[in-house]
Amino acid sequence: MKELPKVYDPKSVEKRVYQMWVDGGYFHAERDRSKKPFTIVIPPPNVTGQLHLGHAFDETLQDVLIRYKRMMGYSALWLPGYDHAGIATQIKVEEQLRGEGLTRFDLGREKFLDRVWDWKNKYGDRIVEQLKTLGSSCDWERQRFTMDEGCSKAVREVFCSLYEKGLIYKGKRIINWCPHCTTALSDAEVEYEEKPGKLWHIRYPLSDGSGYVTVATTRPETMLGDSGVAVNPEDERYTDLVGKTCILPLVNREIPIVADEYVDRTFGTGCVKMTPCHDPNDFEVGLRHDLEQILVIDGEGRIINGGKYNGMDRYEARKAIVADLEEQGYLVKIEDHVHNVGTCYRCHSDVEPLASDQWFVKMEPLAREAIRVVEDGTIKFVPDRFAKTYLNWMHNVRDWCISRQLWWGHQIPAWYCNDCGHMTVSRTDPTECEHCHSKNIERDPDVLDTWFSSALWPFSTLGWPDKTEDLEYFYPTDVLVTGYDIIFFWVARMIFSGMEHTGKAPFKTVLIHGLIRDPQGKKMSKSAGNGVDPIEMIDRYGADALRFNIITGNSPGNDMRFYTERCEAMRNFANKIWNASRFVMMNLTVEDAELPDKLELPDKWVLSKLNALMGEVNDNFDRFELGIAAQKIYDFIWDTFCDWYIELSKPRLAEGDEDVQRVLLYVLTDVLKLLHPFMPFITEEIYQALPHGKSALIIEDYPVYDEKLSFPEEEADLEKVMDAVSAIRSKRSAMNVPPSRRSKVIISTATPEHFRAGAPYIMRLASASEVEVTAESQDEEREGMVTVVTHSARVFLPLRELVDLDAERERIEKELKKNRGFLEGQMKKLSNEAFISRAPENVVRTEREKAEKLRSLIENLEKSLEALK
RNA sequence: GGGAGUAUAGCUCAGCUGGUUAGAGCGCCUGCCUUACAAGCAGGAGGUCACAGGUUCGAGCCCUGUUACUCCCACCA
Repeated sequence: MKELPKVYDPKSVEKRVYQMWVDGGYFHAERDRSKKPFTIVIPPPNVTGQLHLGHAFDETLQDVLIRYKRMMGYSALWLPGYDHAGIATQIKVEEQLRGEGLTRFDLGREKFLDRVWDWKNKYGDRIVEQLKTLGSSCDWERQRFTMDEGCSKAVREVFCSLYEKGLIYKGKRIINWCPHCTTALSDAEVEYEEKPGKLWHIRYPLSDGSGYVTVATTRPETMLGDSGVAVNPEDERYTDLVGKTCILPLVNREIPIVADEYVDRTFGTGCVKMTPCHDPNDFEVGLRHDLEQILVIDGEGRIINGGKYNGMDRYEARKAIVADLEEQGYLVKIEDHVHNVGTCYRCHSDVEPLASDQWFVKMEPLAREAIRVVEDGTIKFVPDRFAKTYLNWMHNVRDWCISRQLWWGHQIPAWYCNDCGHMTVSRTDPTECEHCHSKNIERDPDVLDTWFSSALWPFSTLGWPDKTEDLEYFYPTDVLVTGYDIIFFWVARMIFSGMEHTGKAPFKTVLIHGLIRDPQGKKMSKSAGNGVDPIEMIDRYGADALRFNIITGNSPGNDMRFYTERCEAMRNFANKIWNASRFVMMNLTVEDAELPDKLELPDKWVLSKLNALMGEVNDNFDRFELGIAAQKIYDFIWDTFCDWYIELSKPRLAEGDEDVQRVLLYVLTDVLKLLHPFMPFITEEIYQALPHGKSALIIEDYPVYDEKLSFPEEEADLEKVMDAVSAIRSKRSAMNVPPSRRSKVIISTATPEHFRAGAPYIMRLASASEVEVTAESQDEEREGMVTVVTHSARVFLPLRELVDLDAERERIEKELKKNRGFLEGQMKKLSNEAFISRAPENVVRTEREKAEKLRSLIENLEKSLEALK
């Protein structure tokens, strides 16, 4: 048995314990046919990333689940890995290059990619190391990367397969373009922000000189690309104009006026300028009316095809154009107008909608199955409200733009023939055009959206497209844990990908959690500087404290604010367990934790409480109520075990009772098991110091409910004694009697046997010098005594000289009044026919018992009052 | 425009399928170094569960409406 230090020091424990687990191979999940599999794949953190509290939240939930299932006898696999994070990583490396005065174009594609791989090899492990400090019990032998060989093979297979099925196509569409990242984005990657703007009203003169139309726009610079003006066909104001043409100011282009349903007559002037290349709606209208497509903003947000404005930044051009319009008399008025501006989710630059040739996944056929499996419950969202969010998105999903104008990522496996123009899409790199056999072919330079590979993560990491044993055993996975902010990015795409390529839903349950916010409720971000570094928290309070802080005090799916003070409270809890364990160990002379044959009242009480806890905790786990489970364990340890049972054990320990040692050790061991998934380090460390058990707590069996250890009667019996203790303490405290002043306690009760058995505990816990128990029948007037009353006893303390009699009477009268009120309510309820006949039997019974208790309490109070008169 | 969430003690939040006198942490007050723990122990103050109706024997919880805040989606130039 080891001597434990007085204060728990996580720093001296965590690294060592983690290494012990790794050395023991406990994180590794075998394909064991005698066990059921339980699989979680980690949401792969960005390779550029650093651990933040969001990760800590996500990983802690997963680790708790995995550790629980492992202890429940499953072959529990938590598969780790990270994501190549196309845009984020490329930007990082480009920034580094900029420091050297270089751009990626200076290096060229090959050399640039070498640099990124170097960077990845150098920094890629950082986040993995940080995950380990949290205690994450990932199977590191199975660690994967979205751009490793296997994942890349899966990506290639999926691309080709979807292409062959006609579910991937290339086409010219209006897409979201980030001029800073210089790439196309998917709809999901655009975040809308409300920004104050203007509505400029501009006159476009009619070609026949008969007047003009006035259009309203929030983006005057796009007029350079206008190729028409549209009005609503029902709008009488403009019926005459339809079919005419007008002259585009500054540009002097003649453009048609067309009628289209799309135009809202009530907004602005009812005339809309049409810029097919820079607005999705205009693009559609343009197609319907065969309007010219003129691209006027390039990939870096600069004007092209715009005459004198060429080369200007789009916002610079806006100023210049407005000034010119005003000078030339075309500007009618300017109104303030708040509108939603799309921004890039990576760099928050304003997104530019522009017409461009890109690759798309055709979503409608894929969405069908993805909708079905959630609607029919094959996949369950927890909390289930997120199923609605998901379904709503899936029902309205648009085709997914998957090509990115980046270099870092999975390059699109399409080759263009420079001779015949044919496109070859292939699983293996072709050397010639499949159509004309020309060797003069060139690969599409674009790469795929990072989320394209993440979408395959649950099966690509298990070996798909090969039929591996891992895939067969561990797939489909069980639970997917992630924040609600990436349901669209990731969860949705994994679901339709899993259905399409494996024919199976990739997971059974999606456990959604909220975001961690700062104490003011704001989102944590680097730019706001309000981020809390989880590593620093672990450093100061220990990983267990951080984990417990995160897992308790919030309900599933809701955001939570992060308070450092709560870490402190949880650190204190860890210390509490530590010291309780020290106490048990320093009193230990036996070496086994077998329960003795003969159990005393407090033993049955604590075992019964513990047993109930086990039942509840397992139920909570089944329902993913991890926070509730953790809170219950906390309460049991602090309140039931430490504040009561340990205190109750002291008189017996002093007498050298070995049975109580066994019960202490037994309860402590189970408590460590119960707590282990939540606080793995400290529980393992203590467990290792205990004089029994298996090699490691991490592979112990999780405790479950056992009918044989339920003692409801004994629970109630001991609680009578506890009530007396509390009542005496309260009274003494109210009279300012210091603990050092012990006093005789006389208990008058209908059930003297309970109190005789409880006498040693009352002695110790209620500062009694001596305890005398009398049967109620012998109850008599007791001069010079202070009376305390519980449901089951009247307690006399010879301390009357310390009490103010009038105040005492008043207090008892108040108490009486309150309890009579309660009893009255109770009787009303019980005399209600409807309640008796409709409420379930057990409810009626507990209500009756309650009334009985109140009645006896009132009776006792009345006697006390009488005695004071 | 559509959808969702939140509103409970001074602060932050629990309260699982409706069934005690609504809980915790922090903070506050009083008293204690009681031989595990002062990162502790004991005692205490503090809540018309946002508001208004309704269902029910019974509502913090279910239904309807109102108010306030938050988020997501769509997007009228």
